[in-house]
Amino acid sequence: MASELTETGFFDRRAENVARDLLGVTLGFCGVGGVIVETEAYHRDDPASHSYRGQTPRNAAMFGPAGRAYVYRSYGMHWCLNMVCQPGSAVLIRALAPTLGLEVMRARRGGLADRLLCSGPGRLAAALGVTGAEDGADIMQPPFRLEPRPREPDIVAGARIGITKAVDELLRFGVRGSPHLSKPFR
DNA sequence: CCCAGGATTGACT
DNA sequence: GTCAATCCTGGGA
Repeated sequence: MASELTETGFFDRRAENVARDLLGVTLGFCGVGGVIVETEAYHRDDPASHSYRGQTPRNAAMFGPAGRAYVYRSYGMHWCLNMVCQPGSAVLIRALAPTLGLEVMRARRGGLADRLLCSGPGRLAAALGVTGAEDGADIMQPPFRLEPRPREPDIVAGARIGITKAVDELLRFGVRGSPHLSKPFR
């Protein structure tokens, strides 16, 4: 790994590499969170990326410093959390294996099964309590917390989900065999 | 200014 | 499997 999780250098790299290196890392936010098991990379010159057509008010965080959060509203009702990498690129956090503050997250999600608690970008943000208020926030500082992974997990790559452009790129990454993936890899 | 469509989810057939 | 919910962005006129 290029540098420590608490240094900008970790994030100021190609999103694809950061997406792989985030698997197995524990993400905490206000006492809740879990182990990152699924990510997707979005690049500056990527037709599927929000940054593809340049900077706008919504995607401004993607063009700011690396190591910040880019949070956007999806389908008018869900929040999705990204970590900003090199300018105009970011990693979408798609799933966690919940480990921190389980009771709080369960209560927030009204009895949703633990396996589904953080399995999907919208579910994960809802369980953690991440909203647009966190857009642009420094994820290397509280209330965010990042804990290094104990070892490199067995990584699977696949096509990204829910997009209509650049569908062939294998920019979705997951921890092989995790029961918390938002969808299986094939 | 207008309006089609989206990096999703959950309910329902 | 299908489909509506919901809102706001941004491209095009």
